[in-house]
Amino acid sequence: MLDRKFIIDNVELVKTNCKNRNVTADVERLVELELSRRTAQSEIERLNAEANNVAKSIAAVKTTEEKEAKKELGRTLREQVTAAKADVERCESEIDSIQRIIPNMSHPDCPIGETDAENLELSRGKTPIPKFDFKPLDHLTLGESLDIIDFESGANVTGAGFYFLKNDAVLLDLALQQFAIRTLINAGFTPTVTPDLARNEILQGTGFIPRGPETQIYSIDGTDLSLVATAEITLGGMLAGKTVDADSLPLKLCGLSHCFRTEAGAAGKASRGLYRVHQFTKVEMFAFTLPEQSDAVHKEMLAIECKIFDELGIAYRIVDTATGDLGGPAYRKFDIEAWMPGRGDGGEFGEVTSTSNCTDYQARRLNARYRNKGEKGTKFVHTLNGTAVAISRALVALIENYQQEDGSIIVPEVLRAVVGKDVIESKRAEK
RNA sequence: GGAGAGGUGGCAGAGUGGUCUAAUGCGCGGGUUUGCUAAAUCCGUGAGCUCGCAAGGGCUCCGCAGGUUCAAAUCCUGUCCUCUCCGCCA
Repeated sequence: MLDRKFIIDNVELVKTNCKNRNVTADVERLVELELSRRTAQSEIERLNAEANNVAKSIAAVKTTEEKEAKKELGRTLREQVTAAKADVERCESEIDSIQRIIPNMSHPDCPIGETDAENLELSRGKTPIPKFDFKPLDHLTLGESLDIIDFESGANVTGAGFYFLKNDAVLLDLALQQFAIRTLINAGFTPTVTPDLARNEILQGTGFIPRGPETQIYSIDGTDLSLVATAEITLGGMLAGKTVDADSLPLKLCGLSHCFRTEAGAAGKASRGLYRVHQFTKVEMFAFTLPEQSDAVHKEMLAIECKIFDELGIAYRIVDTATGDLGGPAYRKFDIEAWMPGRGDGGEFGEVTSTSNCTDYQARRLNARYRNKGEKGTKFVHTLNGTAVAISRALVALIENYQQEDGSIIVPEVLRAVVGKDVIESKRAEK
């Protein structure tokens, strides 16, 4: 969330930003409430100071009568405090409900626009879009004929949107994980395998809403835990409530986790197959940085994503996300959209990674701070996240781009050591 | 899962209702002494919010959330975490 003082001092900027972000938030009301909250708060402080003085003086009092009189005075004062506190809490909860809607400010270079139609293509990857001299199939058809993706069993066991990876798809999965993690270790990221569940408090700190009709989150009944939608949640939670030395920043982490999403309201042909599923595996980048470092680390994350898809030999474009499509926490967001020959009529780009600089927006809610050695006070860190590889979508791109006329799939060179073969061939074709 | 113990400043650790404004030690910053270093010695050392031009005040914080009381680190309830023992288990 944004700093309240900042909102009050920059009402017009915040309102314009809300408009650019396609968000309706009553900024004026927040300002009004915050000002009256402050008044009530200083009244509480004044009353507390008085009551504290009474309490201190009471021990020295000799006579019972005088003592009882002071007790009574103390009681009265504390009652007034309780009443004033109720006022503050009323303001507080309404302020908070507005404040959590107000999105982060936007990077000055962000393309301004209401929807993803305004997203700006920045550049293309090294690999050209492949030309097929046959009609390319989609990953569903290929996955089925190669017997490497089993949606039927997934639906049977768990439900629509779940799947089994089988045979060589398992090896591709593991190879992609290893390839991504290796790349990140070489780039100075500390690898982790994170929990797949987190406390709702941590979800909220990172900007995810665990309950409600439109939630993306599966929560565990009878507990305050939810399945994570991304390792961004668990990695961001690592420093929740903590203060670290400025020396230890930037802290660059990568996390391997399963990701669970309800995908409420999403359907349609563009979402078929592995493209939009309820569970997938992802290698995620995350960083805690000093404010002056976040822009550079954001570029670094984007460069790593490009490197991964360049080395996989998959065509893609880099997109600078428009303000209306940024979501709440991001200050700027770059997506990589890979070419998917089986998508739409004759192929389309589909999102495979996303990297966001959230500046101090997440950190404020998480209460993640840093301290400069020798200086007084603490400040909020900046947080960034980025997809290294979301396995399911990477598989879509990989399978569709590397398909051959006979329905087999060439294994990208960088994955061959782990997969153990150059080509994935149909069992039926072999017979 | 059962039984017990415990969570206090950067760290260690005292504190079981009212000079707690949290002892003491270590660490850290500064002064003095001193060929240098070391040692000694003295002073200072948490965070958030808020009032004030400033000097300097006020409020809150002893895992977290409530409660009792004029007054809570201290008593009560819940909760999270850590440790020890037992049980179960990949």
